[in-house]
Amino acid sequence: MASVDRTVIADLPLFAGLAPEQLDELLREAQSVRYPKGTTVFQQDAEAHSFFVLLHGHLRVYKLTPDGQQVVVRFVSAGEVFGVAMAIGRTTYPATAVAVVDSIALVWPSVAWPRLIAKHPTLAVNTLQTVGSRLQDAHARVVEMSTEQVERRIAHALLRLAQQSGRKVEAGVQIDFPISRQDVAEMTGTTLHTVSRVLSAWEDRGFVASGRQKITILEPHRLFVLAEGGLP
Amino acid sequence: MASVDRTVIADLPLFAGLAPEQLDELLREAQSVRYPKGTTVFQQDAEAHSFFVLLHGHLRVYKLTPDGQQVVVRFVSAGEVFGVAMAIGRTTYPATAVAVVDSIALVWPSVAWPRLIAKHPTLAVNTLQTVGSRLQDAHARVVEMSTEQVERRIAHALLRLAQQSGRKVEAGVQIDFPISRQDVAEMTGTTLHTVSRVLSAWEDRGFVASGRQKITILEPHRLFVLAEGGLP
DNA sequence: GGCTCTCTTTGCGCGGCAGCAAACAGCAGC
DNA sequence: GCTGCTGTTTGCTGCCGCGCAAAGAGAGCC
Repeated sequence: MASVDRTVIADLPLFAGLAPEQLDELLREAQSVRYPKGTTVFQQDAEAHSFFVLLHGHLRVYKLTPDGQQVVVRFVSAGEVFGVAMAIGRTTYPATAVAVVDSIALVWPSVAWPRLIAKHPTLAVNTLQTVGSRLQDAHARVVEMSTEQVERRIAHALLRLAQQSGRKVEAGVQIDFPISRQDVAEMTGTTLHTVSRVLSAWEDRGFVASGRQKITILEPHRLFVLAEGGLP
Repeated sequence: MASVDRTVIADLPLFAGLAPEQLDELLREAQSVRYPKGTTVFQQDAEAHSFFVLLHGHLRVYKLTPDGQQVVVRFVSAGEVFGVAMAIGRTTYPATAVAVVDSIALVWPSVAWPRLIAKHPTLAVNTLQTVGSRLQDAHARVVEMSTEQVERRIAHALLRLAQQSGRKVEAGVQIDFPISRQDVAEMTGTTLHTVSRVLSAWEDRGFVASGRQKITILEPHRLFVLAEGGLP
């Protein structure tokens, strides 16, 4: 297996404040693994044997309800830690992660975690920040679902996606991985039918351009106003 | 100010793995503060000057939306850490905390946090677990709000309240702080009217007994079946 | 005790959105 | 090119739960 250069991870928030030698030391324990599109990286309720840093690609993380419905927890972009079940006191993964495009991740065995944070407490501090910001995202989502109706929730979801995974193209900002109406529906607690209707309406108004598994935001500001409850 | 004995905090998860002398050292930097019923402990968007451990009482933590609606994030019970904004990389509080009964908390200045975790990395690790379990709660809530209808969400909310703040009484389990229909509505993303209707129906069926700012669960199992989607 | 304030209950009507159904359109594979 | 699959669009119907309104009931206070 090709060894990973430290410069690849040096700027990631997780490793902020660590010395080059410490990075090398951490990398020595990691494996770099390829996950072709469609592959499952880990499965909900399975033993949390590893934790990960995504080097390349995009993952879709979702929870499955007892009655078989899926809820998208988030999409993971390159540079993010994920699967840190052990760190938050779990022995199994709370969700399933699937590669939506060909992806590459660094993989550490979970059993190494206690030793790593004992040796590099900065890791725990950085992870705390990461988990904390995810907690805030989750709360923001709870607030949205409690108080906003569907159209505004969808607007918020798209803006968030654009912010973390947007790619600038001529016409606007495109979400740079394949995403279906069903995905957006599972992020916002609605149905693909409703998402389709809303996107069609926006397309007519020129806010977005969308196609099969593809969404481009043409008028981010208009969408923002709509998300905040204004009448654009 | 009366100094706090270490035995009061020795068994709290936050301080797990710390030696008695370390506890004393931490306590020396803390103040014990009383918050009479109705008092605001901290306010959303205010400078996060302190973090806290609740010694006695109950707090209601809520977020205010731009249009003035409240969403209850959680209720804090004795023994829990709260207001750890600084630890998760914020400079302001993301929500407001109000005492729903007379309460007492230990208060540390936020500026001490970096020094404290540098000296006691265990604190960061323990906080990570706490924040992690809150993240899971938040995600569970997102899943519920996405996939369940109101009655089941209310059932889940009550069961969760009973679990963390239930007091066993003759007839069943009572939520041991004053809680209104409005509160339950703001936890589940519905209206006090609907909560009232649902509770009335349950009362008729004998699942719960409720009065003014008071809810007692008589048939936890029945409620559980209902929450999980069965027909009790 | 009586007053007032806050919390709760209940009825009624409407609307947003889900659920169902069926047609349509990219895209891949042969 | 054709075929099949998966994702998308759109119409229609029904109903859950919100919004409004108004009455009822505890609890605190003087």
